[in-house]
Amino acid sequence: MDKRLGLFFDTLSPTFFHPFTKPQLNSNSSSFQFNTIKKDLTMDVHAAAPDRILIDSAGGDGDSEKRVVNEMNFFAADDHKEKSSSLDVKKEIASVPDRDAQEIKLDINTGLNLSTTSTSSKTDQMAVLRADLNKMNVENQRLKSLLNQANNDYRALQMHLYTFMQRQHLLKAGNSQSPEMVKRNEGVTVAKQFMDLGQAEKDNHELVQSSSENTRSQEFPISPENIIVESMETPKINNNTNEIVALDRLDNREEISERAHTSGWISNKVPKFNSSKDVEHASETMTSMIRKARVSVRARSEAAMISDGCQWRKYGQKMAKGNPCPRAYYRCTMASGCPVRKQVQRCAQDRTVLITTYEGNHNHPLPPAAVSMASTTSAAASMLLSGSMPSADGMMSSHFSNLAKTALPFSPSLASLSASAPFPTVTLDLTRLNPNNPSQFQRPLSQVHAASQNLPLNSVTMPHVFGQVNNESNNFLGLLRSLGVETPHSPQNQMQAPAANDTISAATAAITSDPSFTAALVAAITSIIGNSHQNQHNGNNSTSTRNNSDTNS
DNA sequence: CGACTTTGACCCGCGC
DNA sequence: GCGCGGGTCAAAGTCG
Repeated sequence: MDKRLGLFFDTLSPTFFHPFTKPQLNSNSSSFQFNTIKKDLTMDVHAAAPDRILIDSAGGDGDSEKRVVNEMNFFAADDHKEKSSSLDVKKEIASVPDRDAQEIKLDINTGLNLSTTSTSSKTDQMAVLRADLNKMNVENQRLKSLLNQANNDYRALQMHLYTFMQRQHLLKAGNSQSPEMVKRNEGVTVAKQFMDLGQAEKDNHELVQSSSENTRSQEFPISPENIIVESMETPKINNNTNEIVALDRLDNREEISERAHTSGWISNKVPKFNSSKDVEHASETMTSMIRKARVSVRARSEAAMISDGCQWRKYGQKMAKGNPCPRAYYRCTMASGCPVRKQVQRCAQDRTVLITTYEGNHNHPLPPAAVSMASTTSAAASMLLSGSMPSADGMMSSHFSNLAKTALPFSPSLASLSASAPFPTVTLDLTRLNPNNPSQFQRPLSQVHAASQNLPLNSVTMPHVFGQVNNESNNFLGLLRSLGVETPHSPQNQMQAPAANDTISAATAAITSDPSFTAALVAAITSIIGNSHQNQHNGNNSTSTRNNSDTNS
């Protein structure tokens, strides 16, 4: 039985473009089909009429239970009807799954046909029409809530599915880890899968492999359940002014859409979806943007390049406008055809800051040392996808920026989205990890290195570090403390100003509420600190040397 | 000799 | 159409 409902909201739900497969509403609302959107969602886009839901049916031929829900569309009348100034509204009102089947067919003359001889019944007809409109609105609201419910159930199912898959992988691999480690691995892998579904299968295997080699990757304080939920949320941003608008609920769409249009957020270049072909094209564009999503990491380093565990080959260097320092272009050479590129450039304002911009996903297994940074880019890209995919109304959402601004209201953002970049870009500013100094907020990450290096040797090992984080229930402050960063509640810093305490609390709440962000941040810090720690052992890293001197001073 | 870097040329998109 | 800027290519040079 193939009873599918394709849904289209006037203001397309950003989740509509979610890369993950979405549930298809069945007549039995408790069941789902895990099919791709492209394949199964029937999309029909018309000129906008506010607060309208168009629901087309597909399949179910000859099925007596077939329910057809069509839009009452005043704007799709063909030319002939328009010329006659009349609109014949043909409706088939759908029944919904939990309701008695009922099919109503009405032929309604809107009364706008001036050639008609009857004028006395116009007001009655209008009243009937209005009543029908109200019914349709109520029905639309019901369907909206049904869809939301379906999405929620879908997320839960998705979570269970991936947990199950990971369990199978671990069993197959004959993993000899302890049950606790296995459980942690599940969390990591599920999280990673949701960060980069395109690599899900590969990453599964890869993580299972690397977990035995690299215990560091087992300890990400990520709650995969949270990742799923959060990644579906769809805040919005004013792309031109960086104005943040919380838009986590579908109910806000009309308001936001209206606001966007009236305030000029929406570029004229935003494509209008006039046909399913356009929507398909838009989908391809989205895919392209997914591929082009970038993650920029700012970190203090005197080295020419951050060591991220991957093998890179320089293929170009250019002088970029507005920066006296050249920009170097690298591509990953760990596998032929790996699409990952990175750009390395020093910050024009502060040349001790190295800006590394990653683009793309690796198409090959990564060495343990490279997993963290790769996870960072995947996670950040995932955030872009889940939170900032341009919706049909052309707005860029910014859960990320919202989070960052909430977290660090008095300082430049720890993380931000670039509104001007040609491609969606997340910037992780790891040079500003000092919650102890609100006025400057400039404590460089190098001090994080240094602090971690001052810990007893056995405390610096990453499993221990992240074990602490886990014990603090995915607490960002816990992470910072474990990395040696002074925090308001840390023993070495009891003199924190109350205002700063509040801010840090807000930051903690905001950051911990977004596990994707936490994942990205943790991975980035992990990577850099991991490298720092490695360099410390090697004793040949200028950054480490400098960091130590920083600490001593 | 192979891998990597350097660097000028080229391509392409965008704005005027 | 033209210029500009970002990104990539590829030949030549360098290094181990």
